Amino acid sequence: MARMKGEQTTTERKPQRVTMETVGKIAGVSQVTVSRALSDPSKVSAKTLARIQDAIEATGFVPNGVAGALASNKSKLITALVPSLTNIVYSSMIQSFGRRMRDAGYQLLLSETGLDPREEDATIAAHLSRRPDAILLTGVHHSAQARRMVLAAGIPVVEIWEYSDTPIDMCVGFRHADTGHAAAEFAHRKGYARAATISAGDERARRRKAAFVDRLQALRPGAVPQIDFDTHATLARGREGLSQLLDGHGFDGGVIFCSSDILANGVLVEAQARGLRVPQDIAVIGFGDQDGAAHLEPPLTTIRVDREAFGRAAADILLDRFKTGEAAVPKVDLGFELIARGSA
Amino acid sequence: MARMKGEQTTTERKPQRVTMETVGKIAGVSQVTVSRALSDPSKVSAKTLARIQDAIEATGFVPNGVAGALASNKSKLITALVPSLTNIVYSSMIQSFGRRMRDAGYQLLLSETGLDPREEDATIAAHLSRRPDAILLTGVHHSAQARRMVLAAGIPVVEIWEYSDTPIDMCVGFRHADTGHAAAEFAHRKGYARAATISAGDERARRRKAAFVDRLQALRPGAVPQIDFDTHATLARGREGLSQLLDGHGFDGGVIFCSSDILANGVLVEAQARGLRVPQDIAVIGFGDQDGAAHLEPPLTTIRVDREAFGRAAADILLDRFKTGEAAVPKVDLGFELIARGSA
DNA sequence: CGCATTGATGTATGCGCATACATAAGCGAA
DNA sequence: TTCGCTTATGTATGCGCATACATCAATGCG
Repeated sequence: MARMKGEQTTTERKPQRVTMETVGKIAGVSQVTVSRALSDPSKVSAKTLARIQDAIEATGFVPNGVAGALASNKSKLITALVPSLTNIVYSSMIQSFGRRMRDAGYQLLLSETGLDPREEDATIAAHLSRRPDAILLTGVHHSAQARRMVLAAGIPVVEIWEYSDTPIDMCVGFRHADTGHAAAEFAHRKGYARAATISAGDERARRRKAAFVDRLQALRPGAVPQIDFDTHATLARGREGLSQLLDGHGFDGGVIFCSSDILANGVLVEAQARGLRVPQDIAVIGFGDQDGAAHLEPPLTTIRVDREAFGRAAADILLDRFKTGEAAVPKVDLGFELIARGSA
Repeated sequence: MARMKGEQTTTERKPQRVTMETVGKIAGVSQVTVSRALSDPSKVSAKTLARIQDAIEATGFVPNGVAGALASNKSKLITALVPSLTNIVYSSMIQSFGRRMRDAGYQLLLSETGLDPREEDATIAAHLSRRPDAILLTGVHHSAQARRMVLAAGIPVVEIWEYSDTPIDMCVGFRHADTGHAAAEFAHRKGYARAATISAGDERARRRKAAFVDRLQALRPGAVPQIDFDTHATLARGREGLSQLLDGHGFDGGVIFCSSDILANGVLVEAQARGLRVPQDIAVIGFGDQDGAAHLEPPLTTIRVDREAFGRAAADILLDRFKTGEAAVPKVDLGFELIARGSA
């Protein structure tokens, strides 16, 4: 337990951060050698390597990634912007994306942008200030300012959850409007006389809905009452949506296209509470095929999107870009599937 | 020797990155004035400020936060480790935490640790290498190595989702064992003759369950069959759990304590599929009071925890620590509430 | 045996910014 | 007028690391 001589008996000590310099001093080598030992051990002799590792162990040294990033201009950081952390749609994409990126040595800086697209620009700027190696954006509708910023950053950009023929850089998604069309055609085939929609306050949900309405009205005449919330979807909103349709819009039965399974679930609950039969009185089409949708009473007819696959695909094209410097498959349309179950 | 600067050949070079130096040159000031203009505009004359802002606008300059963090030893970065991004329990805590921190100018580096506690250490090290201003950990059980690392980093540590009298630094949570006790006492008061448990593969779920079993057996004799999954909870697992209980464990009715509402939901579904009455044949107690729990058929009796409040409280004690240098309220027990509804 | 080659390590440098300190100019009171 | 104080700005420095380059010894080959 011998300590430095001449030390004051007081416990005052300076911060004395452990750096590669410190480690090197203990191991009897220079800072560079420590750096090499960590980044490419084969460049250091076995004997030296062992001493360095001992010193690291003894000091509990953790490399300063900030300094490393500044020096090398590589951060091993990916930043991602999602509308909501609690919405399973986004969190499951991020989960699979994050896992794959982590396995490749990257970390994820995550921010919520909420429903207001205008919030996005400031968040993008804040993210870019961290000098990430890439940025992941949700959706393909971004302000001119946002596009300019990410382009100027000169890093790969992946837009996820929505397909576009003209992405900023790369994209992985599906065509939201097509889901509305598919739902409308399904509803028409099934012969529902009346239709309505319930949507949460998100821009893509609105587009799915609009596509549903358009297509349906192209197939047959008739108004389509629409309930649009400007908040996130909850079960309570779904109940409320059906109530408004029934009580306020003169909707007396037919098919309802919901912008998410949660809303659809709420519709089911409200229908049951009112003694309405599903699908005879009220038919319901959801969106997302979330956990449990198949186990609702009746099982929910919905649009399935393989969210995990989106995350994986996004990670794959990104890693490929890192490796080759070229995007082999910059635009990926992973499609969707309408799952017909009991509710419609 | 020192003559590296001799080569000023053709000025045509790589895409010159925009730095404060660049901005300053355009605005006719030095780098430091640009820095001041951004961090404290009042220290710069109005005229100069305007020119700097014009230059920033013109160049699309985004400050390099990496360099700033290295120079100032402040990153405005908080790192957080959660078991799962898709579990609403964690994501809703992180959401409220992240929002409050963001309003205070901080960003969130998020990682999933999964169910295996051993994965945590490596992730913590990776996070600390980013030199965050604080670190948020889920739960209070961490390896000695993990404790050593975060302590050595010398930054505030908040443990969330679980209360401890001896946290690493600060904590915000509740006593998981107490929820098991409360459920057991509730079940006993209600007079259920038999009891069983279904748990997902997470350590805290196991402790809640163990506490339930212990307390129940202290109140009255009798075995308590236990189904333990080593995976995350899903509705399907809940169904499977009830099936196993019924078919494999000779459980022929009574109350079931589930480690999450999702599992409880699955039990409800399976019971319905089998024509079992709830709560007469099978009674169910969930955990979490998740969205929709009150709307299940029958409404779910469950344990409610205010997850958003945890996130907010964590942010508050952290921000307070930043401001004062002292933790005013380092240990916060936010408790829980047993909500008796129709399922038990 | 000479010289090129390889392996192991060190020295010098700067990434872009924040910070401490220095300087210059303007202004009012004694 | 002189001094001191304030305001506005500049200069110097280093955060901790990665990188280019330099050094030096050991080795190989003809």
